[in-house]
Amino acid sequence: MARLDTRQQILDLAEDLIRSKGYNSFSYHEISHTLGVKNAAVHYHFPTKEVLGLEVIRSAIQRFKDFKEETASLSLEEQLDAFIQTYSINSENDKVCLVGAISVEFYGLPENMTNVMKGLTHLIHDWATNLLAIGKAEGMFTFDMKPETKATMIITNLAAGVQIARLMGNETFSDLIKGIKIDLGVNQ
Amino acid sequence: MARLDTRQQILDLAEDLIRSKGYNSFSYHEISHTLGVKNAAVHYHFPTKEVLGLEVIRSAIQRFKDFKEETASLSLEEQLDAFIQTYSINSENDKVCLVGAISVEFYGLPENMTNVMKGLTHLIHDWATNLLAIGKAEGMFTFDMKPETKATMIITNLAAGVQIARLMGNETFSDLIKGIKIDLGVNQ
DNA sequence: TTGCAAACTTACTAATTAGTAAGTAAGTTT
DNA sequence: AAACTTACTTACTAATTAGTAAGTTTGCAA
Repeated sequence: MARLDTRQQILDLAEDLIRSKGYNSFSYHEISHTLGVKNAAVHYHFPTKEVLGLEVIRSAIQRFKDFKEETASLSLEEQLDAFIQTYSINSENDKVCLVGAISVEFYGLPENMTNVMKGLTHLIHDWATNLLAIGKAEGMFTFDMKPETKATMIITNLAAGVQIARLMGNETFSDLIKGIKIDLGVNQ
Repeated sequence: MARLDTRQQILDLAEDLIRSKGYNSFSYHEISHTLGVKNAAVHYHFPTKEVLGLEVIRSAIQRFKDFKEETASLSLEEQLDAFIQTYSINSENDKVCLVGAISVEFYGLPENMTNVMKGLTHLIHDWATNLLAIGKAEGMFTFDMKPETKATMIITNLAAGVQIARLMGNETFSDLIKGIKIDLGVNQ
C-alpha cells in the first residue's frame, strides 16, 4: 500500500527539494534514501531527472488550474487573499515558489523544463492581470497603471518576498503583504 | 600578465555562474576550462568552493559599499535611479541578483555563505529604507506605509523582476520599473 | 647567484552523480 | 494454471565532482 503512492511521494519530495535547495542541489540518492527505497526505484517512476523535473512543473500547473476553479466563485478580494495565502504558507515552511526556484537556476536547467515553466508563469500572470482588471473596473482595487503591470508588481513582491524572508525573517514577509494591500487600497 | 589577475577572473566568473545557474550548478572544472587554466589553479586561489562562494559575496558587499559612497552626493531620485539601473543591467544580461540566487538555493548552501549573505541583504535594505524615509519626509516620494515596508516592496520587485524576465521577457522588467515609479509618485 | 615565494601544472583520489541491465516478488488477467 | 504486468531490488557503470600532494616555472630580493 505504501507501494502504490511511491510515485506521488517521489514527486512531492522532489518539489520540496527544488523549492528548498534548487534542482541541481538534490540527487536521486537523497530521494531514495529519504523514502526508504532504492535509487533504481526512483528511476523506475521517473527515468531521468529531467522527466522528474518536468512532472513537478506539470503537477504545479494542474494545481494552479485547480486553484483557479476552486476560487472562481469567491469575491475578488477573497481570490486575492487565497492567492497571497499560498505564499504565506510557503514563507512559513521556508519554501520559495516554483517560479523563483526555476528562474534562478534557469541556465543550469534542461530547456524543456524552462519552456514548460514559461507556461505556468504566464498562466499565473494572466490570472492575476484579469483579477486586477476586473477589480479596478469595479472600483475594488485602486492603482494607476496597466493591470498587467500591477500583476507583475504583486507577483514579484510575493516571489521574492518568500526569498528575502529566508535572509531577513518571516516578519519581513507579513509586513510586505500589508504593503501590497495598502497600495491596492484594500486595507481597512 | 594574464597570470596576475587570474584570481579576479575566477571571482568574476564564479559570480557570473552563481547568478546565471546557481552555486550548485557549476563546477571548478567549468571555471578552469573557461579561463584556460587547470582545475588545481582554481583551488590554489580558492582552496574550497565554500571559500570561493564566500569571496563572491564579500566582494559584492564591498561593491555595494562603494556604490553607496559614489552615489551619496547625488539627489535621492538619482540615487534611486542608479540603484534601479544596476538591476536593469542585470536584466539585460540575463543575470539575477545575488540576493535571489543565494536565497533560492539557501538550504543547499554552506551556512557561512547564507550568514554573510544576510549581512549584504540588510545592508541593501537599510540603505533603501533610509533613502525612502528621507525622500518621504522631503515630499519627494509618496507612499502610505513604513519606509522599511516600501523598501522591501521595491527590492522584491527588482529581485524577482529580473527572475520573471527570464520567463516572460525583458519588457516585463522595464514595465515593472514604470510601476515602481508610479507608486512612488516620481513619474513625470 | 642563490634563495625564496607566488602562481601555477601534473597526476592523482575518493565520493557522488545520473543512469542501466537483469532479476524478483506480488498481484492481475486470460 | 500460465502468461503477463507492476513495482520494485541487486548490482553495476561511466562521468563528474571537490579536493590534494608533489612537482615546475618565473620573477624578485638578499
